[in-house]
Amino acid sequence: LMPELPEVETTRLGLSPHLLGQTIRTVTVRQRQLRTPVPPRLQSKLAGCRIESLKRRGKYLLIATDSGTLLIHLGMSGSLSVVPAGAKTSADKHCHFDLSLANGAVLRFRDPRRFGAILWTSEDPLRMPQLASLGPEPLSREFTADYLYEQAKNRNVAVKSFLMNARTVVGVGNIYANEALFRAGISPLRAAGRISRQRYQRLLSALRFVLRQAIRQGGTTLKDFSDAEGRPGYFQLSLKAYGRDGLPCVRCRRPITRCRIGGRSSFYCRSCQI
DNA sequence: AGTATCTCCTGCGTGC
DNA sequence: TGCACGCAGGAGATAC
Repeated sequence: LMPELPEVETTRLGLSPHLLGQTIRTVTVRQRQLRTPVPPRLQSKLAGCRIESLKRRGKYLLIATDSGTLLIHLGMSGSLSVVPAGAKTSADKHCHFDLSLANGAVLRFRDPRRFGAILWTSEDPLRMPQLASLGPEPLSREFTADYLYEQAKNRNVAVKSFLMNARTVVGVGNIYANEALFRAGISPLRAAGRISRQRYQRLLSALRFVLRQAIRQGGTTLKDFSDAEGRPGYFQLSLKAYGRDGLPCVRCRRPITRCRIGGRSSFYCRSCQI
């Protein structure tokens, strides 16, 4: 499980019917040491609160209550599941955090690699430093080819790093950056500032396509959402670039190349992506 | 200021 | 069989 935007959105959609309108009874923290320490005294802040909405900003899940907002980031190995009332709750050593609801169900956070984060604010969550400087949502109207082109002006950084930078646009991790660039026919190594407006339009469309496709396919796992064995959506994705080094390009049959950009493995076709 | 690199963490695959 | 090692990754911190 590598939660990028589609996985977080799938999680949000799956959790919503279980959480909306519910009252929080207790908070259990088994492991404080996540990416940042879990805030102290969450029990006193959350007990008795009613969950009013479940939103997403980038890869952050926002659980808004009547007295503040709990933010959860899944890192790269995090997952949230609902343990139904009365079910045997077998929390293993990676289950770091539980929210017990008044109806007996439990929202459980599990994260083996502990890159995830749990934050709390009683203020406007969008003003938190983690959210305040984020770029636009890739599926929103503010995210346009003109915006991308203007942001990229005079930038010498590789377009793949530019695309994965959350100040440019949120929610694009390594998998979808590789896939979108393949679909757009743009080399991940190309300098961001050396791409035409027209080709940014192509990249934007490609990115939206792969994200929408992933959200749609992630949705098929919703039925089993309370099952801890639920498969992440991208398992069903037909990846055309990511992880395919040495394998034939689906378009021209020449082998996919692997290289390292900004410390991340990158996969592309040297013939189709220029 | 923009860019590159390091860091946190654990599980898994590989090689000896 | 075991052990060392590299790698995976988001995003904040740090260095250049």
